[in-house]
Amino acid sequence: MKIATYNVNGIHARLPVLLRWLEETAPDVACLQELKTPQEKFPEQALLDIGYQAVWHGQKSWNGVAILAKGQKPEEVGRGLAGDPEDDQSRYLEAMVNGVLIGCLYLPNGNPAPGPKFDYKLRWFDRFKTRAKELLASDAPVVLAGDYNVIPTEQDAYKPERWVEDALFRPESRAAFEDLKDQGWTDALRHLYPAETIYTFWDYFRNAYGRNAGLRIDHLLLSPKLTNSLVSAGVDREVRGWEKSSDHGPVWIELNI
DNA sequence: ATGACCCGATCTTCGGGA
Repeated sequence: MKIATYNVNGIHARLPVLLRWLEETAPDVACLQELKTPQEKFPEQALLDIGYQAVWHGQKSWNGVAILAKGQKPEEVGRGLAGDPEDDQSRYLEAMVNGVLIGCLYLPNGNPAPGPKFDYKLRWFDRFKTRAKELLASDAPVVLAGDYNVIPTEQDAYKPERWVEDALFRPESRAAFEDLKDQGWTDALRHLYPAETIYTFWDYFRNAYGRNAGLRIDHLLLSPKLTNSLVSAGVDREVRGWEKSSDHGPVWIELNI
């Protein structure tokens, strides 16, 4: 079972690239972030035409997450996180596919930091950790996939010294990610490739992709019972070089279940 | 040190992204 995550940075602008990537790599499940489209304008039919059914949580202009499955309808479990009734941003969606619970997340960026946006990021992270702990207590195998907007370690940035004041790399953000993993989650890519340079994002400026000036901020976390099922993982980094690409590349894992 | 590039808004310019 192949599960991927891809921050598309606008699903309408990205549709040709998204469809090509799905057809060429054929993931069984694809978690998408930054749809940037209202609920009613999600391009459901274009995905159906190539064999993908979807559940999604849209929002005008910003955010938005979706879970796609090949040849079947993802069974939605829930949307949004508990703990803040005033939070109306579309950043979290859960669905079951083939007995695996998939959590698709778009964690807040948090810049500028410090400030209210950084506070929101850390509060959101706390609410997410609460949900993650609940999921660990359930029976289902779980994959938490998405754009975490966290650079976990110095190994995960092209020039980490440039990011020390940034919300993606500040100690609070890294500590939150560590706390989450300490619940029992496995960072799939890092687990298979402990010493490799792995990036999932290259910004649009300064020819970052051409220079491989990237960050690793998109992650797939596995619940304990899935760790032994992990057989391979990677980043489809060539997609970042396609015409009209997102600034993120797709990240995927293959589970033997 | 700065600004560089994209997105979706409905504005020919802006906020947000990371």
